[in-house]
Amino acid sequence: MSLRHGLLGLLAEGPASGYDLARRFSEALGSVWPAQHPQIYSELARLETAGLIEVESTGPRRRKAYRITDEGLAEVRRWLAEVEVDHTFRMETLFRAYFFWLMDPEDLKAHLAKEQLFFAETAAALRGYAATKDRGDWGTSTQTRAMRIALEAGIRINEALAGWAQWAQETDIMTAEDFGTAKHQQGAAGTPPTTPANQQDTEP
Amino acid sequence: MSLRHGLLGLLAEGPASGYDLARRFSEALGSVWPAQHPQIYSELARLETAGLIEVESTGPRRRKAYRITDEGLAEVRRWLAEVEVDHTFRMETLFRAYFFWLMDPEDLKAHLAKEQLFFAETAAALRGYAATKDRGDWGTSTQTRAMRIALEAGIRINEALAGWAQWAQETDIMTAEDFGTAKHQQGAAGTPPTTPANQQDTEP
DNA sequence: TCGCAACATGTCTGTCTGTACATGTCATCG
DNA sequence: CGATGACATGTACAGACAGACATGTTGCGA
Repeated sequence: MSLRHGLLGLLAEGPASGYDLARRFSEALGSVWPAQHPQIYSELARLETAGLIEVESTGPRRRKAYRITDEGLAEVRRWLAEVEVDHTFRMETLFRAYFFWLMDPEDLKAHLAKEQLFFAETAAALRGYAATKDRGDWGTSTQTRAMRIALEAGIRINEALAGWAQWAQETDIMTAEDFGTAKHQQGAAGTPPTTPANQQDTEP
Repeated sequence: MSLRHGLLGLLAEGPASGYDLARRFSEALGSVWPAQHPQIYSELARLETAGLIEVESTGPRRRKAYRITDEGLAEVRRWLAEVEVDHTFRMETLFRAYFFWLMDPEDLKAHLAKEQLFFAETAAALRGYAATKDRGDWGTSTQTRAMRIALEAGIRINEALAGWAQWAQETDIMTAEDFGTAKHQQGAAGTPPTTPANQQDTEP
């Protein structure tokens, strides 16, 4: 339940409304932890009943700004300091790579080129953004500096993936004659498949 | 719904039971797309009613092996060739970085060192595994080669993150005197906060 | 003053996902 | 022959999450 702590972390910077928080998720945070407004509003309601946040003020257009409570602040800190990081992640780009052998070599090449472009562009955009931070355009607050660190990770990951997509296009692993042409050989009943790959070909 | 296509992709290699598939997810695939066995069994049932897979055989211990149908194979291929890649991903390590400013500098340093070690070790393990593939220990089937490509991405991402964690420890961004000491300043009503960071400090 | 865009908050529904619980089979070893 | 462990499949439930729907407000420009 990272969303909970993410909201607390954002509120630790100062009071904000659900709308504000949703915007921040759709901007920066959403790229590493997607969250839509329905989820945010309902989580805020739960956080309020739990006493970790409280309504600070109500503005125009029935805007409700929340403030983090001392218990809430303690809870984010506890999360950051004590809770083990969950290193599992979900990345479709990588997941698909396991099935590249099913693709037509032409399509695969085009696919990889497109991926490379995407990651390179994303990296460039983040690098540009980091430069504005380094120039001090956003001040030197402690939050800005933390965000700069997060940004650096984003840059490096995107660069790594761009490099990978390029490497994959250039390597001869996938250019071998039979690549992509594979039929799924399901020996007729009684004809054992030549390679029981699905039994042995696993990895740690 | 990537799980659906992942299962089809695995079954394209040859018939397998839910148990086999669950094992493969817990081994390789699970690191980029986690899935537990209840989800796999129920998805298999749905795939069967959809006619994308069919029961190939029933073995001992009521083992049920599934085989992909022609429609199923067409569906994976369609997914690979036509469906846009969803580039959003979820990574707690990175998500937490946005909130580093709330951490005690000592704790943060220790945290980053731990993260660096984790990523370096993971990268090393994957590199070792890739080497066995390159040596040909797993044959040179088209699937093995695709897996090698996926592996390379894993290596590069983990190396990138190890490098990032090291950089973050060394950079002076976070060593400045006030880091981690920040109180959340919630100006008393009427006292506007000096920095309305939460309103402006957003990013693309 | 009309309409539009941005602000702002919510509900509802369905699916996805993870945890816990439950059941039964087969082989092996002591 | 009994225990154990790996094999194998499922159900039940709760919480996370996405997409669609619904509603009202405010400011501004035509």
